[in-house]
Amino acid sequence: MPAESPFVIRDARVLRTDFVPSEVVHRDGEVNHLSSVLDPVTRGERADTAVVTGPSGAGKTCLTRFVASKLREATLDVETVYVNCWRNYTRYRALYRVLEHVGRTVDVHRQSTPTDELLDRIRSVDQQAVVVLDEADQLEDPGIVYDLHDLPQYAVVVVANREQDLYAPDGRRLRSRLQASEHVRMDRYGTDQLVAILQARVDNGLERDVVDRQQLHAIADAAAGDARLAIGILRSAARAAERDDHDEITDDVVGQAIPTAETEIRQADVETLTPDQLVVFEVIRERGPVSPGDVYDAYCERIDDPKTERTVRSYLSKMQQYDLLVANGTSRDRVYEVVDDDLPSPGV
DNA sequence: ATTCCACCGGAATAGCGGGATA
DNA sequence: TATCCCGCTATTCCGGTGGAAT
Repeated sequence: MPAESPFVIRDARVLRTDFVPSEVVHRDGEVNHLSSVLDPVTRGERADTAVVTGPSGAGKTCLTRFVASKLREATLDVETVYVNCWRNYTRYRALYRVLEHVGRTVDVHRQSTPTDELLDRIRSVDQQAVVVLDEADQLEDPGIVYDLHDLPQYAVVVVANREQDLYAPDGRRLRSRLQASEHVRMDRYGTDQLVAILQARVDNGLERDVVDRQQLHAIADAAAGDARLAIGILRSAARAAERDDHDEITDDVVGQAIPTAETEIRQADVETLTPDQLVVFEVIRERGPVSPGDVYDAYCERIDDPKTERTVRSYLSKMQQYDLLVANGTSRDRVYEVVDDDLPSPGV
């Protein structure tokens, strides 16, 4: 051990969760499946819409990014457009993102150009493109899926956690369209697979011998099949070790990194809340399981110019979608609770 | 079994902000 | 500069749902 190097991290990019590795571990079947669906694009032909589903951290985004980049290597004049529908949940914003990446004229300006005109311009683009609609279940209006599906120059990849969320609640039209398309289903990673994924990141991103196999196993265990969380834990641990001037990651550091990574991921979501929404969230965090009426009363006491009850109800359902809150009970017995973030419970 | 009522969420509407247009 | 336009948020109205009280 030449303990002279004060650094733990060699290449920080590799530890980012959105990093796309040059080889996707343990997903050969899915890679081949999605590749074959998009294959017509390489011949300039129209490709069918593909649907990718699976729980968070199963590698959906990684898979689609990987396949898209391979496609781009093989076929130079294919554009890849990645739309995060969680951030761009209205039809207008999602379309705007598409045009932003595909349109050669950048004279599109926010707000003033109507949705119809965006569509017209997208329609008139002759460039072939693969459009990835990630987190598509967050779209308030799934219409954009067939907006693009109907246009021959676009190959659409719809990514979502659960298949059923794509159709709900009234999406019969969407259902008939999507049921005919190719469906790639992904499952949680096993612990051994997660260890392999972590090992690949370690080999490329960390200095030698800073973390051992058994520690990777502990991280994989804590992540419970979620690769995004596993990599987040590894990153937190590496950063903590570097901050404290260690030249290796201790078991202690790993143990502390687990809750840190979990709250970091959630914290990013909390920071997107408006001040009003944040007050609602704090009320629920402090009072534990609490009825909607009590939430609203407490919210009104804390804020000068409170919003309407109906508006707060919208906040509540929005925060549930973001996995910040859970609701128990259906009617008068309903209570809200923050998703527990600091209790060390790998099971449940 | 029936009634009550806290709660849910869809639909229509108004006001705001800021970019475009005249 | 004043005015129009459009998406977005918040508000208003309201029908529906299902535990809880009677």
